[in-house]
Amino acid sequence: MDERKRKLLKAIVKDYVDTAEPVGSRTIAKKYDLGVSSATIRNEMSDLEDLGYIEQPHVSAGRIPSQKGYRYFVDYLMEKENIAPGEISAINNLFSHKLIEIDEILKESCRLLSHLTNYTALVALPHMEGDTLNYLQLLLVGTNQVLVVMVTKNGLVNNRVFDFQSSIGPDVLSQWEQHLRQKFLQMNIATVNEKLLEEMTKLFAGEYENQAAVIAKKVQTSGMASGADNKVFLVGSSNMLKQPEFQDIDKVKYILELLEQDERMRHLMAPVTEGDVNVSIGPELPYAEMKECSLVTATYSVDGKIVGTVGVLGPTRMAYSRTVAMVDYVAKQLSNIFQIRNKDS
Amino acid sequence: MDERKRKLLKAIVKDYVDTAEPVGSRTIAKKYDLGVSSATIRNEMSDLEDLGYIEQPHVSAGRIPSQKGYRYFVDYLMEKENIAPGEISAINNLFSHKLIEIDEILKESCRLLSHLTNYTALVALPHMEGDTLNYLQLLLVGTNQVLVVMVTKNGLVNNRVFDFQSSIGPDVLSQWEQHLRQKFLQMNIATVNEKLLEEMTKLFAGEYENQAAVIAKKVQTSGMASGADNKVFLVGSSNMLKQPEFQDIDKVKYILELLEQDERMRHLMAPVTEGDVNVSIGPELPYAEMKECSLVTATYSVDGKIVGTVGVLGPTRMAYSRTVAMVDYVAKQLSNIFQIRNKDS
DNA sequence: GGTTAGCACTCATTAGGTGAGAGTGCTAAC
DNA sequence: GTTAGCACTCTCACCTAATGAGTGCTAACC
Repeated sequence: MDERKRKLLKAIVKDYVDTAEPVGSRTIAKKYDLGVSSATIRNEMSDLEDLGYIEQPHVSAGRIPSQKGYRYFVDYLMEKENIAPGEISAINNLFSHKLIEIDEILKESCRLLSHLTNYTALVALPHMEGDTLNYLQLLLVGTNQVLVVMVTKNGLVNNRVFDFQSSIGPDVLSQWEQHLRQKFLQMNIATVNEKLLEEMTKLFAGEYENQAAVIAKKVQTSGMASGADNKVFLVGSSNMLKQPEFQDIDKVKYILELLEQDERMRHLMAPVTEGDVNVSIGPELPYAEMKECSLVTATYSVDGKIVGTVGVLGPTRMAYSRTVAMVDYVAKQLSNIFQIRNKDS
Repeated sequence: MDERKRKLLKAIVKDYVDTAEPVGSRTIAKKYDLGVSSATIRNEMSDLEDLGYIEQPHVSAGRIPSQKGYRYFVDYLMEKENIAPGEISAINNLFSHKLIEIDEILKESCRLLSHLTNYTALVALPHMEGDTLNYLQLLLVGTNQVLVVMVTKNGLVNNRVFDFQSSIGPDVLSQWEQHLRQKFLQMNIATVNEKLLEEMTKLFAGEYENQAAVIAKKVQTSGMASGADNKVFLVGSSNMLKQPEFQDIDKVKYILELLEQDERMRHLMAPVTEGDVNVSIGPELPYAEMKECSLVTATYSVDGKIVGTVGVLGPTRMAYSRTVAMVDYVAKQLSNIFQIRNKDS
């Protein structure tokens, strides 16, 4: 790969991203100033094809970048794009309302990303690994409902109601509370999730024994302290339909079906490289249905510990430079916000 | 509309729903036992067309039901369909886990409805009108974060964190708490939402005055006691793409875009007729993009008061009978569940 | 008078055929 | 090494004809 080939590949990617049409040698010669004729470009293109960076849909069409071509572009050729001032302020504006809920912030970030990029945006809620239980309180609501309120060090609030068939006295309640606090405060959330079940079963033995199993089940199915965890917000899936490569209903149908499966989205958004922006191109994604999609993700963190992911999903023919810049900026701002929140408390 | 015309219209609707193809006179004569020849059916069809119940896409195609035709079918011709035992038990099975969260129950209902009908399912969370604030507690989390926990009579839990810039003493807190309880306990939720802002502004005047504005804003944007309110769950929008009438990307694009707009979905799912199932056909829906869709909704309630909506959105060529049965059954089961919950406490 | 068979007519859909255009690869000259 | 020229390939858009589904009308039938 000499310099001219790199310039050519860059031009091909740029043009294809812009036009969604296979790009021919004459187009390159006219639109991009490589200082050579279309014939030379044809020769170079032929080489690039041999090397696997570009391919031809059919013999009389122009070339389009292959997965390898996009990869090379993203890794070596792409220039950092500046976000327009207007867009910067749109993002900052969103984050200036310090007081809205975490959920709301994330959902709004998602909406914004989708809107700015015209692709589909995803946000995975913070993983709670590394977060600790900071606050636990049992409240008696009515005569036989117990409300458990938990707050983690990073400020995630979670609550759950337990219905009992018999009424519960305040003394029993505070006894339980004390016990649970002693056991679980300052403990890592993951460990809490793991051990809480066992502990509650023990706790409710005796007078409330018949309740234990039911409550155990509830804890098990929803993860006592998880709550905000393992959700994925998704905004703008209809943007997929706007892409010229997805005008075929069948193609897009499988993608949209995939997007509706929470489990898979969670997997897709599992944090990869911390700190930096990650780009997965077409076949690099774990689902065959998405072989014509690319995903740009970045993780956000609090104190370098609790980690969530924001991402943008679009066609492989994606405006990588712009998208990376957006995702990066939003992730950084999210980290900032959560940093600030943390310092406040 | 004599009996024969009614039978004919019914046959046309049934056949068109099954095949998605315009239905001709010969098809009817062969497949449905009306006891007359295709020529007679042609004459009758011509009458039905003059009456506006059916229409012809083009001169050499069969007939399809018009909006008026579907309307007549739904109002007068449709027979109550029985749900298959296997499906009944699938639904009941979902509702047998009494203890899972309200949100979870609703989301699962949505998923199930979508799965059973192969259309798009929607669930609007309970409106809280008629519900009252039953429990309010302020908890000090950290030194300058206040957690407000509210529980309504119907068991909806809501909490919100407020960050203060200066630390708050327990005495101030309990003073606030007492004040808020006095003012708002037993009050209708709608009224709470209305007056809480004003009250808190008053409350925080003085020492915490500079906080008041920020908190006011937060209360205003998200509705202090709303929380679960005004959300709409939506499952299976990709099912739209499976319908033969929505193979045109442009048609379906506008529908999917509409589905992504929370505000409009809320409007769509605003409870109409309480108790019974409501069917809106094509142009009867408030959005032009949905003129080829139909929506079947039913409300669910607790003590005949707090009301949410479940619904199924599909093409106008929808299996109305089956869909109505499903939506009705799920709504009734939801009401049951919430009834039980309520009696428990 | 309602019902039916027969038939001419309409129009969407499909298949096959043609020409234009885009783009390449190769060759030969620069 | 670069470029102009040209034959070649293949898609796409357009046209045409054939097919067939379905109707509306007419005249005969019960």
